[in-house]
Amino acid sequence: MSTAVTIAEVAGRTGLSKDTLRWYEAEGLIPSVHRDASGHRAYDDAAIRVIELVVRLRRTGMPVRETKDFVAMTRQGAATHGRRLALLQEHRERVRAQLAQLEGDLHAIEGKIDHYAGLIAEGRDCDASPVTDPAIRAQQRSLG
Amino acid sequence: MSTAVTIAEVAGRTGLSKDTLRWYEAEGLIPSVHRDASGHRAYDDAAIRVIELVVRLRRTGMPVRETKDFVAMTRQGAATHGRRLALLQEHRERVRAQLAQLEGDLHAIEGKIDHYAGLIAEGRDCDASPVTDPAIRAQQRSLG
DNA sequence: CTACGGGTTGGAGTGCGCTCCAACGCAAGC
DNA sequence: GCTTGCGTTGGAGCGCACTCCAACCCGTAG
Repeated sequence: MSTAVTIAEVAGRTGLSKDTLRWYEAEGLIPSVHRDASGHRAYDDAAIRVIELVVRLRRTGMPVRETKDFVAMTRQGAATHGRRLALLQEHRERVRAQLAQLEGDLHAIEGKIDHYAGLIAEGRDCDASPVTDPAIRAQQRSLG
Repeated sequence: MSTAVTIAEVAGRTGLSKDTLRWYEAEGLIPSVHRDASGHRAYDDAAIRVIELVVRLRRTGMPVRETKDFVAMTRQGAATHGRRLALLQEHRERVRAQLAQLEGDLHAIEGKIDHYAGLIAEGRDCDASPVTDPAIRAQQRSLG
C-alpha cells in the first residue's frame, strides 16, 4: 500500500534537497503534492515516481523549462501522449550524443593517464628527455 | 609545421567562444598564450592540444578550480607527474560513475518511450483504461 | 585618409538552478 | 506550558561559468 511520505524521506530517497523539492513543485517541475491535515506535504508512490523521472531528465540535461512542459502534459491526459513521446525521443537522441561524447572524453582521459604512467615508469619528461635529477625522479612518483 | 593560429580559428576548432578562450587564459585554465607583433594571441599546436584537453576535462565535469590546478602543475615540470596522474585517475573514476549513471538514465528514458509508444499503439490511457473518444485517440497519436 | 574587420583590455552583467533565511505553525514529549 | 523538531511560506541571495560591453588598437583595401 502506498503510504504517503514526508518531504525529508523523499529528499533522502531522491537525492534532492527539501528546498529543491519545494522549488520544483512551485516551478511546476513536479505536479503539486497532496497535503496532510496540518498542511505538510505527503508524497505518494505516484508522486515519487514522477520525481524520479524528473531527476533523470534533469540529470541528463533536460532544461527546467522543457521538463516543466513535459510534466504539464502529464496533467492533460491521453491527448498529449504523442507530444510526450516526441519530446522523450528528442531527448533520447541528445542523451545518446552525450553518452558518445562522454565515452570519447573518458577514452582521452585514459590516454592521458597512460601517458603520465609511462613518463613516471620510465623517468622521462614530457619532451621525451630523461629526468636525471634523482630528487625530481622521486618527486615525479610521489603524490604530494 | 605548427603555424600559429588566431583566436577565431581556435574558437571554431574547439567550440569555445573567443570570450571563453580569453577568460580561460585570464583564469589560468590554460597557460598564457603567445602574442604576435601586434599583441594578438597566436595559438600554436601545443596550446591547442592543452585547450582540447581542458575542454574534455571541463565537459566531463571537472570544476574550473581543479582544472586550473592541473594546468598549473603542467608548468612545473616532471616533479608534478605523480600528482597529475593521481588527479586524472580520480577524475576518471568520476567520469566512469557518470557514464554508468547516464546509461541508467538513458535506459529509463527508453523505457518511458516504450511505455508511451505502447499506450498510443493500443489506444490506452496511463491507468490501462481504453481511450474511447476517437478525437482524443487521434490527438494521442499526433505531435501537435 | 578613411573605413572596416579583425584583435585587445577591464569590468559589468547574465542565466541557470538552486540555496538560504526569517517568521511562523503544529504536534509530541518532558 | 514550554521546548524541540519537523514542517510551512515568500522572498532574497548565491555560485558557477560564462557573456557582453565600451573603448581602444592594428593592418589592409579602396
